[in-house]
Amino acid sequence: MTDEPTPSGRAPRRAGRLSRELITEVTLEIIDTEGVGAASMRAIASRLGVEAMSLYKHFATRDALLDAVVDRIVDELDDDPEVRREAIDGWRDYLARLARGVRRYAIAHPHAFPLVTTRPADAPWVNPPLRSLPWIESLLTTLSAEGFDDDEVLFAYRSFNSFLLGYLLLESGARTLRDPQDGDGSFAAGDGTDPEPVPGGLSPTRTPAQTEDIADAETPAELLDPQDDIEAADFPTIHRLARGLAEDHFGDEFERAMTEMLDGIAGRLA
Amino acid sequence: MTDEPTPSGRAPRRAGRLSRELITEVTLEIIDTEGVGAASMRAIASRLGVEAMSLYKHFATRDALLDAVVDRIVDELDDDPEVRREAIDGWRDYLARLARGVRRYAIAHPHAFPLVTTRPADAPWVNPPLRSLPWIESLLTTLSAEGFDDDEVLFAYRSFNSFLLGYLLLESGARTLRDPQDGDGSFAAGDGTDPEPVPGGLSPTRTPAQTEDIADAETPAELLDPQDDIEAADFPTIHRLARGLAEDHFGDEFERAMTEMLDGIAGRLA
DNA sequence: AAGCATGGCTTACAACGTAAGCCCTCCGGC
DNA sequence: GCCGGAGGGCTTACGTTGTAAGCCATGCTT
Repeated sequence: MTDEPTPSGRAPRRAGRLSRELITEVTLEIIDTEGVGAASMRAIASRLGVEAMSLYKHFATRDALLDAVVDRIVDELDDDPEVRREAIDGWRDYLARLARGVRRYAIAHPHAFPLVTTRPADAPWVNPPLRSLPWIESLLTTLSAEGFDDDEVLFAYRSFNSFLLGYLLLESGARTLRDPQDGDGSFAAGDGTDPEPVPGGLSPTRTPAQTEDIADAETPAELLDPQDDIEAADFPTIHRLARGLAEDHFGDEFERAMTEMLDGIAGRLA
Repeated sequence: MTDEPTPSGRAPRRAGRLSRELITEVTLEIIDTEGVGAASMRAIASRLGVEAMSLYKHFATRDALLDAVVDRIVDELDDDPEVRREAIDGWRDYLARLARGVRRYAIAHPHAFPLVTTRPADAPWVNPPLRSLPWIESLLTTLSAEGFDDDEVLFAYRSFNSFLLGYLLLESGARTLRDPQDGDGSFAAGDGTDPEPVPGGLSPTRTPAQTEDIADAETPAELLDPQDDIEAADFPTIHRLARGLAEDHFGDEFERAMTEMLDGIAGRLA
């Protein structure tokens, strides 16, 4: 009865009483390291040294817990020192800082990010990847205060959302290639509290790989495939460009694409 | 012949023998009408007048089936008369037609689209929302043939993907506001064939904790959204712009944003 | 001290994905 | 014609999941 399986070798950490915050935190840890599928109520509870049903004293349902995890992630913006709540240096600076903040949490939690992007919203104006009423309000009022009229605000909001959503989903997807299990120990600091430096705009020269900016390595063409031949025969252009397709210039590209997005907004103001 | 309970009122349609295509088709139907969560092996089988285990003679696992559904959706491009496989009228026309084709299937299957965007890829160059080697090959070779050098091809491919991904996920998300959703079970038995009423109110669960101190029972006008006041007080700008935020100009905006994306690519060619 | 809310635990259940194996039907080779 | 094998369905069963219901100890309030 007291065998305490700790099935996968994880030591349960019971830190005093349970709380929504603790549960949310541990759930996020599991998702980060083993994927959302691994975050079952029993697994979460056992990690907390507790029975599954105890979680229901704090969350009505698993979905509610996952929603809390999403909120927890988005709230990393609150502690992000680079993000400003108002435009103290113009709207471009404000949006750029906000966008980089969003990117930071997307990259910090690549397994959880799809949750942020696909969870159904409560209202039509709660859109990923921001998803938090306070931040949406902040964005809208800030742009308003910067002289945008209502249409311009809406346009900017939509551009901002769709740019980040597409770019970051692609990027985080590239960091979670087909690997339901684990084994991937290459997670650099998954705890989410890492204040990684922001990618500066670096040289546009194509360096051989490793122009890395944040976390994670492992891009070079070391992945040899049994199906390489099939691919070479049927999809010659893919094959020819394979190296370039696998490379990630996500860091540089982000800054460039964001600039373009901001230009688009600026163009609309005229 | 057994009594055929048809538990939820759906008539099983047994059209001769089972086949991968038939199973895939029916699965997609279920996802379209009731969400991915409702597409359990048993539900799919029962819709086909068959036992769940029979499906495993055609698909190794449920995930494999879902992959097939994704392929099936993407393959709608093949039958799309507006989409061309080569650039017969310039690369802009080619990309625009392809993009509209993608949008068409995204909108046709809003419940399934998150699957397309989120499912982990087999290789780094298999990216949503295209996800099919033949079509990726088509895009790359076509641009190549149009005079793009390798870097330009890669840039265009990435722009194309991230634009479509972001825009369409936002759009399809707006069309699936809170109903049964992904991954897990607990499907509501009562919900049937009806085409998503979607009230458009705010969340009933965003309050901290399940305090029932608002003892209600006598609340008049239940039809009014109780959170409207909170929203107006705490998020005035959201409240002020609510109508505009809820509106969809997705149709027009898509064409405009796509033009901008294509301009971005064109600008890179100089 | 008495009461009661809070937050754990135990038990139980229906639904899930799927492993294993049975059996009937069809089909091609004698 | 017969026969053997394979393919495609069915049955049964197992382990895991989310969660409903209820029990009981703790500790705060009165």
